[in-house]
Amino acid sequence: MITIDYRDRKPIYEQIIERFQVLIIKGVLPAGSQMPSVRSLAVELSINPNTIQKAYMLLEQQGYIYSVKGRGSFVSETEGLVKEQKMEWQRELRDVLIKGREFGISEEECLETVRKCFGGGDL
Amino acid sequence: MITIDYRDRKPIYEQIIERFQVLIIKGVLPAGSQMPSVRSLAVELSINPNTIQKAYMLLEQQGYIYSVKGRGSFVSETEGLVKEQKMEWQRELRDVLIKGREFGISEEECLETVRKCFGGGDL
Amino acid sequence: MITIDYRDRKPIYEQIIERFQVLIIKGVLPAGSQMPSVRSLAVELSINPNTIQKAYMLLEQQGYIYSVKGRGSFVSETEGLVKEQKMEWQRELRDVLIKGREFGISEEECLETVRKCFGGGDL
Amino acid sequence: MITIDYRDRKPIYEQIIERFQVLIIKGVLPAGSQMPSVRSLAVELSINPNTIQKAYMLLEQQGYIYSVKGRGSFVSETEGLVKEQKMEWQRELRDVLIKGREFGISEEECLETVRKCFGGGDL
DNA sequence: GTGGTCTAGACCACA
DNA sequence: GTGGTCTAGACCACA
Repeated sequence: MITIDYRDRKPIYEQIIERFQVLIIKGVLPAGSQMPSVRSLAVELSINPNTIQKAYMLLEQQGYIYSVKGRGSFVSETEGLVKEQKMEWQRELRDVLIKGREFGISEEECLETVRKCFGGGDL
Repeated sequence: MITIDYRDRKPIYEQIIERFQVLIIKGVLPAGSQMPSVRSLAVELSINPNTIQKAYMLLEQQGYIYSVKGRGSFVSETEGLVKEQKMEWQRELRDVLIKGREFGISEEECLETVRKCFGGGDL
Repeated sequence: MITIDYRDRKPIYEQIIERFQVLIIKGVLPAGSQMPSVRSLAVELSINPNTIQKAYMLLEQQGYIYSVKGRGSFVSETEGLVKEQKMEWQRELRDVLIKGREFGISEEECLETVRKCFGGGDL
Repeated sequence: MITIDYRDRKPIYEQIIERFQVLIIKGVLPAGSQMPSVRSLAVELSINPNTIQKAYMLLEQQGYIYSVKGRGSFVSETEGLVKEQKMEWQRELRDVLIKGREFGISEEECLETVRKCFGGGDL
């Protein structure tokens, strides 16, 4: 269900968060459905449970999931979340664009990259 | 000439690298010109010389500058570098776009952000 | 596993890099295997951790290893690297040969040295 | 007469030494001929006179030149020197070859490089 | 425990 | 003065 890239410089817990964010927003994990337990996921990914714990804690803080003592973690309603998520992503995109502009990259080049990225089916 | 943002989560040495990359690629620091000495920059920024040293070492490895013992550090020819730099940046942009696409952001929204970012004069 | 020669004029961190390059290319440290931790190696060699850190950072940049925060450093796949390494070494050899030629050393003398060096079992 | 490569990582004084060694051994500067004065060479190369001074001092120690107070520096007889120089160079070559062997380079590859280097006319 | 960043400060070779 | 190496030691994020 989830994979981790150890060569990626992003910390593991962040990778986990991102994967679940996508799964939840895309609806693969619908509201109300149960998240894999911390322990089972830790075993499955051969990862320290603390790391999963941390990812779940942050996902809960961000409103993606909620946990019920003794029962596990569940996916929340995500209506409002999508907007917020989009805004944060916009900020990220803007930062990259600004950096590119400083390097002398033209608007047209950026537009082209966007088109290629979306037109290309996948990746 | 260079400023550091302590609230930025990026490490200091990376900020220094980025600032100089921009200055060099933009031609503010032309090929052959002398870089501020490790020590003087350290004093100016109130930063430990080791940190500057690290930044310079990495800039040298990346081909932006070269250092001559006892003389100082100097800006290299950057013809080939700009292309390489652009490519790396393209990769960065692509990664962000892919992530956005996964979150369900539309091509049009991305194009719009690009236009705003460039049209907006500055930032 | 690794030894340092303090009489060698090469800096310590370079010696460490070279030792590991050999171990990795020879396959003594296969891809995926864990490197000794920065701290443990520092203790073992009675060297400051910063020095090991520097060696590891450069080995990572060269593609020999990759580091995962909180987990450790691991040996990378080195298929492409060997070729590159060979080429750099060829350049080094060529430089020495050219210098010799300028000093009036004959081709036959060089060939002889090569044969002696390889025929001689070790060293 | 002499050029310096600032991008070369070898220190300037060493470059100067090597250049003169070649000129002297090749006979371009025959025994008894006068070396350029420290000052004039310093001006010509836009280099600190101390650096030339150091190079000359070492060349004198190695027996390539001798200085006469108030008159300047002159090229020595170099009969015996060539042998010594060759031996040092042999050591250098041997070190490179050993390193190559550790990287898994074969005897045949080395022989080939030697042949190419000498057969190729120049460089 | 792991790697990564940073400071303070010493010492060296080189120009 | 210049860059480069190294130590000692603190502190952080991450697993």
